[in-house]
Amino acid sequence: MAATIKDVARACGVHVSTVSRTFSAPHLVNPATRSRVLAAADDLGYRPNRAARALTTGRTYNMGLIVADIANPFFPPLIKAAQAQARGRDYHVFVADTDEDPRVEEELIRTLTKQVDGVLLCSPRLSNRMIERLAEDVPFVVVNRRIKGMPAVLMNVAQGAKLALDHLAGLGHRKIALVSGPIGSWTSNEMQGVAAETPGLDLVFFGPNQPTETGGLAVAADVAACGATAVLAYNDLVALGLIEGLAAMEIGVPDQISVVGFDDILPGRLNRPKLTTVAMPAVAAGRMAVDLLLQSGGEGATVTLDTALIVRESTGRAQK
Amino acid sequence: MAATIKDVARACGVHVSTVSRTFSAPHLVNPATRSRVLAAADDLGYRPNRAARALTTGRTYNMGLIVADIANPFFPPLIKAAQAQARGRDYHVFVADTDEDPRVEEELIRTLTKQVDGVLLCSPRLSNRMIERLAEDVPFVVVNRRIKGMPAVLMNVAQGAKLALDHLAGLGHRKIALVSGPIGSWTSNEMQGVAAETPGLDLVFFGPNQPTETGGLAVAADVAACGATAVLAYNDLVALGLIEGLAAMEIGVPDQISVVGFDDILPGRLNRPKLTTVAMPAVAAGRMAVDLLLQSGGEGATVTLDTALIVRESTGRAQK
DNA sequence: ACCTGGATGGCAACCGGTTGCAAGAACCTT
DNA sequence: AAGGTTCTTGCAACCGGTTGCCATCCAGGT
Repeated sequence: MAATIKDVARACGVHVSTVSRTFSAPHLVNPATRSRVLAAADDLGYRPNRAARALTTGRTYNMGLIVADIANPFFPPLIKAAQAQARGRDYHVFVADTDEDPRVEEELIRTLTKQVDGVLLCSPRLSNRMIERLAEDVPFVVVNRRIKGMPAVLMNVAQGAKLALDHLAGLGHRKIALVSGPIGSWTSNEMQGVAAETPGLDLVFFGPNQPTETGGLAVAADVAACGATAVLAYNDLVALGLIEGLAAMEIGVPDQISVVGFDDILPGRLNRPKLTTVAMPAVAAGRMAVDLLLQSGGEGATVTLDTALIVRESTGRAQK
Repeated sequence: MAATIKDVARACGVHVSTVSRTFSAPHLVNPATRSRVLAAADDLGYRPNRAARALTTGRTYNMGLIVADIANPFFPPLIKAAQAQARGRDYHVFVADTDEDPRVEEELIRTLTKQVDGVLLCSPRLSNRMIERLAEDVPFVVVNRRIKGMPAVLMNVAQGAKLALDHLAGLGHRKIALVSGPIGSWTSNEMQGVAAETPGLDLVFFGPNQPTETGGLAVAADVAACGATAVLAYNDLVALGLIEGLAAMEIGVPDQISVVGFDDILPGRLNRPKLTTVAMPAVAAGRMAVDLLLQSGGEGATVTLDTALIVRESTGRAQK
């Protein structure tokens, strides 16, 4: 059994409250007593029980981080950045993955509720209404979704999509396929919105799709058949799957079809052809989300981070 | 403020203990009373506070999962498998990343200690002694490391390395470079052990290295210079970095040098050339680790899972 | 010598639940 | 109808800490 505050108190003949103060309000205890307590604590290997402490103070010094799919290489850098930032603030981050399932997401939030001081909700799949309801029980910072009155870290997807479309248009592409993501994705809606209001483009929408390589693979045939000369994909995984699928049909990228992804993940950089993509500031987003949570405690500041187009090898001039 | 057990008790004129039993021992309370309590609880949006419950019962229904680097694509499938398995057992998994830093790893374990019922330690970087000491405070299951008397899930790295070396030998390779991983990696030691006792091979060791693309990139020049015709890399990321580095020096894979990785991660499958690699049963390992933790509660069963060689395009005949 | 006030540390209530014990009620037995 | 079971529920202690309040002690001021 691990030593408790009582064991320490007994060991150095002092009341538990004194031991408690030694750790949580050192200035209230006599230096001599304090060092006796510290020595005894060290001797017994005592460590304050954070859960018990949280019960009275209401602060756990933990935060949750919920992502749709940890296997998507987009998330790990964001997660690491958040953990590093939190560590610097004396906080710890618990990560959980929802498997893209809104029910799991809700359950996870409920579980987390009293064990953390707040939750970073990344690319949620729940409805805005549900998120607002859950926000009554635990402070949120939402990443990649705009919800009124709720602190959020947004990446400027619209701007990125615009850059990508302009790039494609500049290469002579007119008919462009838009391969969107899953239902409930704010990012997907943003992309579609921008595309729809860009003049002079002939758009074909495909969706909803799984936001993974598999999703891209599955939609490849349809995209090839629709006659578009370029594709804007929901994310890099979808783009990679798509390229894989097109290759299987002997359709060359970028010779016959140009492909642009989103996120700038590692496999996209290693791929042949190297993927042209819109880079998302995942690291900055992870850091900001932590800061926002600790500062605001739930009040509604919104931060929007810029994105950038990275032109590599998967886009080229439209063929006649 | 979230509703507590007292609010519910007051709302339906019953003692708190009855409310408590309604949730944790329903058979002990009269069906009529129970439904009244449930109705009131539902009405108030009451949810038991898991942290408070854990204080008395000693069970949190949480487990920790600590990995060295969440950005390594090897881990996410393992993590997802563990989370899914845990969910089926009514448990939740909190994931944390140590950034390959033993100090962070230790700190993380200490933080987790009283908030979880056990910890899955994946590819730890701490010393065996330290892990044994920490195990006094919280049950562990170790993945990818053998520690006497401690439950473990091992992947048969030795067997995989043997398969890979035989494969290379069969292709006529004699001088083989072994690019190992970080200090403290059991996997790395296993590989080296097998290689050293395989007769008829001329081995060159390189290490320690960062277990990432960067690590592979950094060692590429030395590997090229040593005259080996084949490389066995610590993992796929290292292998990919290595191939990238060799390509930059105009050294073709597999024409001039063959490369075998470990793990079978997604980017390896998408790479050109597609990576020959030893597949690790990450999903099975995640599941097993959870089961082991819940069954054993710390007793020392060890499970070893087989690995398999997947020959793709990054290995070929040795050139004269 | 007396008063004042700050420093120190004990006391006990409290955080949100759980659980052993016992009392009262309802139901059987014979 | 007396005695014994089985249910159902309240009581209160407890899990490991925190914290407001109060008593004591000691030093300084006058």
